[in-house]
Amino acid sequence: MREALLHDTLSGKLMPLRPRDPGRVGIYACGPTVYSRIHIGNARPFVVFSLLARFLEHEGYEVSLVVNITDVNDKIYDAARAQGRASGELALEMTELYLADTDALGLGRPDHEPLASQTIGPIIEYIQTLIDRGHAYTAEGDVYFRVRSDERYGILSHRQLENMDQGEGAPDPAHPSRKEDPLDFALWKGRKADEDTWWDAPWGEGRPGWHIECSAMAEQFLGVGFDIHGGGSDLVFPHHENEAAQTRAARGGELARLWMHNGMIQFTGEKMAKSVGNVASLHEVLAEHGAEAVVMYLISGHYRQPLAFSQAALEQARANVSRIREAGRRLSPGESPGELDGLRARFFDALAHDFNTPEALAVLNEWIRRATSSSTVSPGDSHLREMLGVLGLQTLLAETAQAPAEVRDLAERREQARGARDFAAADELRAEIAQKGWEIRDVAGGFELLPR
RNA sequence: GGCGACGUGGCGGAGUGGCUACGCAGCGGCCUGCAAAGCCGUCUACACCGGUUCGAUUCCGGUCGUCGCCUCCA
Repeated sequence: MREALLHDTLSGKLMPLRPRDPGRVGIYACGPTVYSRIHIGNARPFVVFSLLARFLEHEGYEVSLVVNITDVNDKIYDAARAQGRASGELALEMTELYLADTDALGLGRPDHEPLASQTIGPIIEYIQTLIDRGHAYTAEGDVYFRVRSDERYGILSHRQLENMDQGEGAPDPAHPSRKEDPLDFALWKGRKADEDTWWDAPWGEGRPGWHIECSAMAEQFLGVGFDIHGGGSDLVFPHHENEAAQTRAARGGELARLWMHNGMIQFTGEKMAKSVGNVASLHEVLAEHGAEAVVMYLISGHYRQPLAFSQAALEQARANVSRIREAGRRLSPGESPGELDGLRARFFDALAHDFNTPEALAVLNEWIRRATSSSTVSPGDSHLREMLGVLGLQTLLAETAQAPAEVRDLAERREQARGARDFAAADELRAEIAQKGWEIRDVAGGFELLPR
């Protein structure tokens, strides 16, 4: 079991992963708000934290990964209203599509995927505790968190209250704020006339604010002071800062021991996202390039760095994936040669060093080169299978499908033509085979048929 | 204005105080009827200006540029 070194946003340093309970790691990663189908950017944290969990499991930890689904939110009300639908119905549909879209990545599911709408009871208790302790107050049906009551507020995002642009825009005399302080944020929002999803609470009908749900859901599954809290870097402030503040105020302890944040996917070039609805949706990218290429694309850069989205980047990922698939065809099932043990170790060392997937991939490439050069025998594939498994790319080693009889028949006829040195006929048959979606390759003593 | 991150070869993208990252593309070669796939070789960079150092792409300072957050966006 390697000791993983992970970058922690709170301290700004690489920190050794020292689990609260030795041998067990709890991870909570913020999932999407389901008001539309998710885009490729939403897929990054899903992939990063799913694979991090796989890696830690590989190292022998017992991992519990929790990824929430925010299904109560202003954007959901807005989107539903625009479509003339009930917000609950839209949220349900988008939740199902989110599950389907991420299923298609082929990485399995997190251990728990709580819904905000199914956590209302614990959220209300949480808010009540904050009120009782003097950290929150009611105001005309809303409940706000008293930011200045948390003396550590700002430590995660490295901000000082004095320096904060209060973010409220110009005060509107017609709608005076109900907050005591512009810094305060909503724990509960009183029901508005055009909102069709709400719950009863001691302070009136309404629904939870954004941040409180995560504190409540994380605590339900992982308790206070769990190991890793993750999400996109755009969530550091205010979302995670607020979660941390709530938990300190209500529980007297830190929510998480270590905070990890992934960089943003940048939409540049021709796919420039002018408005929010115009970005590359995950299901479209998956349909065009396949799950392996999408996963490869997402791990081709370090998780903390920004990653540019482009057609060229996805195509390169496809090329990388097909190189690995080709290499797999030249291996045999079984133990890999012992002289490659060092490379196998370096692969996992790279992942243990702040989950450096690009470096791990470099080592994997070196493994392939060493395994498939020189030697005339076909080396065992156990190392590659193990490495790809942790990256969620084990399907690259799957058996290639058997070509249908009619294609095999064409291939046999081509063999005969070649034997008779009738190359014009052979080339025609190759074109015919290609038309049927298969590629024929001449190999020692025969041919090989591969799906194109 | 505040906080934070980043500028690496044609492209993508790691990393390090001195030793080939890696992949894609290109080029040369091997193999092949021709291909495809593969293998071998090759192109070898660290924005700019100072400083520290025997030595800096790597540390420090500055300049220029890019990006994220500071409005419930992963």
